[in-house]
Amino acid sequence: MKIVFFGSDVFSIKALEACLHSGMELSRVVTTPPQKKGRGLKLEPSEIFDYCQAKKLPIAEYSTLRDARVVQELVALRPDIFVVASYGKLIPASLLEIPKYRLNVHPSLLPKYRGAAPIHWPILNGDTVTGVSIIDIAEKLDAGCIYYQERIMIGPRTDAAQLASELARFSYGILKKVLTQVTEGKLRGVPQNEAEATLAPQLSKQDGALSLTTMTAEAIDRKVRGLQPWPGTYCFIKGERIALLETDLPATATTEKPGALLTIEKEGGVQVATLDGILKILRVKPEGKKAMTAADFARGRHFVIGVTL
RNA sequence: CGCGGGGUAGAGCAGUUGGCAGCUCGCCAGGCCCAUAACCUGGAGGUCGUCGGUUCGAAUCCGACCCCCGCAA
Repeated sequence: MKIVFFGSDVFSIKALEACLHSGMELSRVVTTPPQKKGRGLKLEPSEIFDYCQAKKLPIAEYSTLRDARVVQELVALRPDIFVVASYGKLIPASLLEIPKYRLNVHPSLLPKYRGAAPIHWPILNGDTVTGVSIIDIAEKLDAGCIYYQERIMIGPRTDAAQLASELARFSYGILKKVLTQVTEGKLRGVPQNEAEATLAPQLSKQDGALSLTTMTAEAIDRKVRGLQPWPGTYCFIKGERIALLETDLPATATTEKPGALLTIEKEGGVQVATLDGILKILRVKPEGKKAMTAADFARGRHFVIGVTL
């Protein structure tokens, strides 16, 4: 069996490893070209590209898949299976007919959270369970039949970055199971229940806006955890744009008015009153500065207990 | 040449008519106290990113360079 793999970020790597360890032949890894990013907008290759270079795997960077030459190349490889994991672009319907199997690794319990940000939204919504689904690729985004699915718990303090790596690790074993089923000819899919489908739309910088005075502590905490490491969160404290990196929810209550600074702890945390309770802020990053503990930030700004932030 | 912020004690920050290098926290020692993360007293700890220039004198003004970070995805 021959696999063509599509992927472009760190999440893809575990799935790629599952393919490598499946005993099948990896005909090609398809990724996206280097993107301009970082300071000075330097070109940086995708994580998958670096990985393949190191492992000397056959890799191709296609800026588009809607190109006759690209299609010809892929057809010429005569792949049996497409494996797609966090590729970043839609695969045109014309390509979907090439292989016998099209496996998409999707980090959510489909039909929940179809779309671009399936890892973040469960945290933002306060879900306690998510999972990994292996589905067929249909023309409609993330709507193909489900071959296999497994659940994973979301810890109350888990942020999206941690969850992403947990799901990546988790997907390794799941994809391997499915590839084994393919080998044994036992792969069977069940259609998704369209009535239960929900969307996990792409996030933007604006989604990271926070307010200590008009949001509940839990809502703030969910955003802080759900938007790591990108797009991140921000609020304005005394006119300064501050990113909240890590927060916690103490079990204590307060009658202070929202925004009031309650305590600066020796361990580095800072407790603040919100709309409905106390939020403990652990780490922050002022604009243009590096990350620091909330207590360091408060001391550096000479905040005293009781001020409204 | 995409835009921007920054480098001063272990940490976070002040510090302009250039003129003895400061604040909060931490650290060390002692004190107070039934006790303490609280409070009091004392103390250690700095090539002010690097190199050069201007000057009687530079953290401060000028030039070059190094490093860190944000935006932008």
